[in-house]
Amino acid sequence: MAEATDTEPASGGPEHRYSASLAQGIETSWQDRWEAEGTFEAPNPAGPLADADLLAERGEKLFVLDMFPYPSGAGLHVGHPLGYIGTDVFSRFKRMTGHNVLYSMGFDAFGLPAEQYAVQTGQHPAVTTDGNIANMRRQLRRLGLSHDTRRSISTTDPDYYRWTQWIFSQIFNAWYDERTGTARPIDELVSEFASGERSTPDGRPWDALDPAERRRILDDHRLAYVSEAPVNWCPGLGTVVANEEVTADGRSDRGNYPVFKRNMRQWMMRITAYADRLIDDLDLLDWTDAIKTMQRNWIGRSHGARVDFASPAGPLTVFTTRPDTLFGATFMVLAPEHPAVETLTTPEQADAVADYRRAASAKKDVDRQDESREKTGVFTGSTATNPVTGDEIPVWIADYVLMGYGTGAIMAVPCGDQRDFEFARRFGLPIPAIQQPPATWFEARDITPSLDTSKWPEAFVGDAPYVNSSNGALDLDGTSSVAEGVATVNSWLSDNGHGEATVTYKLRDWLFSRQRYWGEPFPVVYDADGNPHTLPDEMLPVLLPETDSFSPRTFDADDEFSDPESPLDRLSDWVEVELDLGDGPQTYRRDTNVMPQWAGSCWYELRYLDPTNSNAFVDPEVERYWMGPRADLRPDHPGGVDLYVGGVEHAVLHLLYARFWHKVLHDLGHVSSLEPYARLFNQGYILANAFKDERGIYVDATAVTEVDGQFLHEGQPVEREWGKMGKSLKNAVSPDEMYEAYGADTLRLYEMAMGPLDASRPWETRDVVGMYRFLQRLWRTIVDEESGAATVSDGPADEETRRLLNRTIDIVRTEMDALRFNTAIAKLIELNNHVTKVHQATGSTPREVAESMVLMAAPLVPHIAEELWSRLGHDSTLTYEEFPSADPALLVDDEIEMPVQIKGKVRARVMVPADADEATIRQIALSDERVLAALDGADPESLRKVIVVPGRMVNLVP
RNA sequence: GCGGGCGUGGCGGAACUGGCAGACGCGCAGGAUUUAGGUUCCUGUUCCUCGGAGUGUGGGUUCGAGUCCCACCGCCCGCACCA
Repeated sequence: MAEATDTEPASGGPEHRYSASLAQGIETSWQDRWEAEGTFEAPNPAGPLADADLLAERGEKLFVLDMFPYPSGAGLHVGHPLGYIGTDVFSRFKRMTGHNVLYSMGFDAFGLPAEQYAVQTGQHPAVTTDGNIANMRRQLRRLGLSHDTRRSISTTDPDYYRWTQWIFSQIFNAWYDERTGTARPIDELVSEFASGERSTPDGRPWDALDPAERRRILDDHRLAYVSEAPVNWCPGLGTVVANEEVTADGRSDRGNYPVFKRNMRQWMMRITAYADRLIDDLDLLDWTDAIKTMQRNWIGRSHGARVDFASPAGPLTVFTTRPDTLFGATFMVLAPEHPAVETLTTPEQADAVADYRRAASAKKDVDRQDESREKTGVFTGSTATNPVTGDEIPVWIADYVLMGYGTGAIMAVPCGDQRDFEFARRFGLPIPAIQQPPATWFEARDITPSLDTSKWPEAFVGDAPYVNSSNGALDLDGTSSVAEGVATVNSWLSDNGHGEATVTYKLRDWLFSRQRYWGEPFPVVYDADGNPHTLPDEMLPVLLPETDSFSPRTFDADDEFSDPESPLDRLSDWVEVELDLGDGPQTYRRDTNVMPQWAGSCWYELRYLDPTNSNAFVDPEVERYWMGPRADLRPDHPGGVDLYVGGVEHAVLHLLYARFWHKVLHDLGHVSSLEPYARLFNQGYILANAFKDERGIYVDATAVTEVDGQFLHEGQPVEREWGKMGKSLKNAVSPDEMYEAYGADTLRLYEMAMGPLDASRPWETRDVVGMYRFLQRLWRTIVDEESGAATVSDGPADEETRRLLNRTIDIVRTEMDALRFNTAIAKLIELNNHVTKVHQATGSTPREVAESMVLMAAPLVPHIAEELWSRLGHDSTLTYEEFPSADPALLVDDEIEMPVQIKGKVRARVMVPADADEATIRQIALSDERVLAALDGADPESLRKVIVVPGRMVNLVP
């Protein structure tokens, strides 16, 4: 198995040396014992997993969660479990400091790879998936992860996706009430319409509407709705995909196929209703600013104003963040797709406009969004009225205005917006100045100050006094703050009926249907009129029907005008169904879409809490216990998982969708927590050298040798680069190789020691041996390599050892609690290096030292720690032993060494009493020979400056 | 272009609120054990003209800067004609 013979320790040596094979034996037998004893099972406060006594014994609750994996067929490489090892060490540490830790692992198993494999082989994806999950469970178990395996789920289990479908129904049967700022059941909307508390869109009484009209109104309010809208059609995948799954260059996240905008009838989720809360509640979360910023940018809230411009096609509404610049709006630009373009186009301009629109529609979004491109556009022939100046201004179309943002129309202020400036220059449109830029602005551009914009090299953006900005009723001239200008114009606009202050978002509703096979079926049927109905709860789950035709109709990846065809469409026996939904038996058609892969990951952490509950997706009491808000920690604590660890790649997909679902569930009263993940920690990636040959093809990294700084593969020079570990770069290292050569504890320790958990770091197989040697030394300080007997003594340790031990305990506790395992390990090694010397001198290790070392190492290297613990005479697992605490008396020394600096350079060290005051320290320092020598004759009594920082250092300035 | 982050020995990385730069590990050198290689153990290891210099570069604040401020260079990540 292990090819890396140069790193593999040879067999031989003393019988009881901590060798790879000894480690393997220890590891597997402890893994068996943990499983048999249910060591890591965490008790619930209620339901089938309840155990009141155990709950009382375990202490404060703590929910630690990994982003669950997709069970890939390739299995794990050593890069995958970095985060899992981190959460395991933390969970084990917390168990030893009095916490009831919920720690489990599930599988996000719906999705494309299993389906594509099924298409190729004809094997049902469920079979592939189950096999992959079993394999992954085995690999994770071999690492010694302390999961409560009773709580493990797969998103593909019918018992799981039954509740995914149930949550969908909840969302479908809910609407967002702007007045309360929450989702509410749709029945309450009906009551409000019926009672007249809320008026219908056209003001007619609810009773006066026919059933179809009522339905339409309700459907328009639902949080999950079917809509005909421009969506991302990906012929290469045969399905539509969400905005979040389209890359910046207009291709699919998965498979990298072209994506086209097409109008299609699809399921959408009204995530935009939650835009404000999704932004504002980020303030409640203990997440990195980087991730919060990404979410804020994705939601893209901008404050501004809606302004109406009168035109022959009726009022043209624009969105602007700078209503204060309205006096400088000298033309308008509409997106080529804007519905008013048809009406506005005059006969003379008809051909030019038609040509331009055709050219624009042929372009992909990517090309349209290339900023460096010269501005293009066409005049429609019509004008609109600037509401503050009363001027007639020309209306153009141009592809730099996007139909998908704001209103698809802009007012152009060429003096204050760079794009408008370029457009006006290109087409000879007027550029009146409406602000007086400061002198420094002109100086920086090396021109003389002037309001003649033909001299300006670019638009001016910022605070500056307004000019030419009054119309009698509205006067900005003299004002010089943008904020003030905006406020003044906004109130004028609403007072005069020309617009109002408003907020716009980049976030679009979430496209929720996919035309694939391997996903959750929608719990939806359509009646004879084509109206969707969710199935009653007792009809769930809607099982994914059996078939041997898993593939959607596939198309040429560039065939924009193909149409999606779901595999479920073909199953006519399944699609047509006779049901009684309350109006007597009728024939319905099932929805043949499936949900996107993100659906199952929107709520999986909740199912870990109560995995076998068949009455509810989670018992509210159990949810409150594990995830309820912790006002005791912080008044505004939102609740949720205490620690969530995963990669940064889910910053806007999974993490945004899951927050949205969780908030809906909260609003509908199903969960007490406001947010799913209170604290998020992004672990880094393990990188590895990858090597390319002269043809640019990756070669097997294990077959590359380094000779004098040159990298060779089969004698040929190859080029080195860094990359994420994986199959595609041919640089994956399997954990099995590491078990074979060193064992799981060494692998765990190496991954934790190689750097801080949140940093990406390069894998170096040759470095692993350092941690192996440490474990051998640790073993040797407690176990005799010849006899296997423990070599501990019961007398007290010497003073120096006890002080070092207690200092180490103090630091290791702090570091582990802060997830800084790399520095905790360094301290343990230092301690062990010292204890090794004691052992060599006396032939034994004092028991108090040995036991503390084993307990401190246990979270990191649980197998060897358990084995040593048992050899120290303990019968039961150390999982719930108390983590060592430092004796404060041993943390302070009587005398400490202090550096003495002369002009900031360390010249000497002196010993001073730990509690010495400044004067004493000064006196000691200034009487030290080496200090006097270093002062080089300067009079110690007439130094220019003497700085004494007690406990730190002394600095002398002659 | 905008936003965020990061630059420390041959390598991975330590250094808490400014206070002994280079903890710990790898590698390397020397030694012990071994027939030998490997393993294991011990000692040393920032650099150089041995007195200094040194945390990407150049300035600044300070008694004192890897840490704070300014400018620049380089790398990484996210967003990108967002009105």
